[in-house]
Amino acid sequence: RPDGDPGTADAAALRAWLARDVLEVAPQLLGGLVTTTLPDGVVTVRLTEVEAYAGEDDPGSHAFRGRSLRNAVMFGPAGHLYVYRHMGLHHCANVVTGTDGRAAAVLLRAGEVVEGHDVARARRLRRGVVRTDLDLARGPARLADALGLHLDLYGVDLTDPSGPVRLVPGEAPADVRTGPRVGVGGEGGDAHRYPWRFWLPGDPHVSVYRAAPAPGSRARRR
DNA sequence: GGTACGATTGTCT
DNA sequence: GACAATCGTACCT
Repeated sequence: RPDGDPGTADAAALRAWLARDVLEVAPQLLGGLVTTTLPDGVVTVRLTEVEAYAGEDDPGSHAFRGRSLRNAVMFGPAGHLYVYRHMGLHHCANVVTGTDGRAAAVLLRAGEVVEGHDVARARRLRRGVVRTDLDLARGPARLADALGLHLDLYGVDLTDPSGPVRLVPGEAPADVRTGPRVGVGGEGGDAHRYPWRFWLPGDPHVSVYRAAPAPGSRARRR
């Protein structure tokens, strides 16, 4: 929460808070809340794991090869939602950070559902099997699914108090752990040059680490 | 117009 | 631990 603000931070303050360096913002988002208000219900997730993507200089970022239709929102002002489709089936959600013109964003990797368990469970059931509430938002595609984030919500303003998706930062987390980003290999195994995954140590609502598959490891089909 | 591949997940061994 | 599902995007000719 910006400077110990009691929780009624206005949109402008939140936007300014998010407009800082992505490596500063990302760990401070841990413990924060994301709430979606959609036709089928309201769900709130408390963030336990995120990753920073620094834009055009960052080989792991979707913005590395410049602006495109898909990543355009990342180049805009902070506080907007970047959603993309992955592997044909899944969605992943990011919070745009940094100054206008710089394509930085924070990938929301995992969280704990703290409101709207039934709604989140129903959404997950449409996709596959829900085992426990621990798993509802553990993993970026699961989190996006539980919150109902999809391409229709591309670019929405997370700082708008009356919008469908709202972000409310929490207290500065007491302890944050850092490590390489999941699934990001980088040229020549450079993944560890960018230890930009942040999570709350000991929290069960954190996804399991999976290294990026080695290049060419995927079986060829014909 | 063609193709390789992914900021993932679930299932099977 | 390994692999298929599944399709948009990026990059090539």
